[in-house]
Amino acid sequence: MPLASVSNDESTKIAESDEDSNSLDELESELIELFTRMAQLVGLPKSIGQIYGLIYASPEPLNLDEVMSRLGISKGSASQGLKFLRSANAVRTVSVPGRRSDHYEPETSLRSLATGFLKEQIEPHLDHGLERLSRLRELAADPELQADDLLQERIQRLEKWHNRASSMMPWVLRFLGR
Amino acid sequence: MPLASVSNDESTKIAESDEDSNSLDELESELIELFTRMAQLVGLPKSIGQIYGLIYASPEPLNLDEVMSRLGISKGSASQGLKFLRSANAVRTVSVPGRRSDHYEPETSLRSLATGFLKEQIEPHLDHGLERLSRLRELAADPELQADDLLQERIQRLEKWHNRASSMMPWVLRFLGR
DNA sequence: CGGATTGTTCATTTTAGATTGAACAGTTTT
DNA sequence: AAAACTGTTCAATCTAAAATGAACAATCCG
Repeated sequence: MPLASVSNDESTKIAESDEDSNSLDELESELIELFTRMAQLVGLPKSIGQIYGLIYASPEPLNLDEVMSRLGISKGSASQGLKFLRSANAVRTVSVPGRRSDHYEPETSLRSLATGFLKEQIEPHLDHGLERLSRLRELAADPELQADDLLQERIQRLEKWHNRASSMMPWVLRFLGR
Repeated sequence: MPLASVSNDESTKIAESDEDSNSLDELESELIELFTRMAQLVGLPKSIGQIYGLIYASPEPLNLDEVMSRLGISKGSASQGLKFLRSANAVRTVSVPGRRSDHYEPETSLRSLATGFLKEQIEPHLDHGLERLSRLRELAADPELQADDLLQERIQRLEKWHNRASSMMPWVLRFLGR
């Protein structure tokens, strides 16, 4: 059972212990909200942003139970969220002496985060898009030339887009640096 | 009434006239699917991708009615989708002699598209994030130094992220070139 | 003016996908 | 081996956001 359930309309606030609503708590929930927004900006579920924010705000590594109860989310959500964050290398598993469960701390390098995100979310789509494009090329080039020149040109243009976008990715990562 | 209603499970196919399912139609629906995916990749509604795809695939400018009936979507959707595409400079209004309604043709420059997208979808969030960050800085810097050094450092790191991301935007646009 | 044409708006409905929670499997402890 | 602990999975539920369609301007044309 969560310490306090999250109200409906203020959904990104975190549960707080009954007293001592100090500025550390506030800082924590501020960070959680920030990351929640960032997650949604890039099309990720809110819960993933919340979880990462909580972990980012915590000086000590947290485990599944702590994530669940502090955010007031279900075990399933927490588990799936952590699974995703792990696979994207956004969090790291660390073992805490004397505690049995897995504990998590944040990956704080922007470059790693971006790499993980691109690898998990963008690259598959780019690859799929590439197949699509080759199919388009076939269709456009071949048959009784039903596609007029304008259309031909637009399809070529798509390929240029794809090349530009692909070749930009590594550069972006380098820019995000260190 | 649409020429043919779109079936549920094959939702991105377009309506076709009852015969002559030639490769032009196929090329068209291939383009529509491609753009539909691209739209969803960047978190935009499916209908917007469909509409842009249809317009991109059409050598002649299309009007609202044509968009509606060829995609089998409602007038509301079509109107709202076009409104968005217009505001993001992804389509251009052109007048077709002899036709009263507004007609649309695609903006095909990757750079314009990216600029429109960044301006509409990303920039507002970045701005909002900036406010958040300054609030965080306050919280972290000031009170009885409850935030330990690690947290301080993490917040500084966030600002670096923000700077990197902001300064990258114009470069990305330049890279997308022309 | 009155009827057609064109496009927008917005309350309702629908749908995609996020969240839940209970069942389950794997470990560890006693 | 049983009981406790830890984490995953997935069918069912819930919800946020998209699509619908009818009501409504606004403009045009006779």
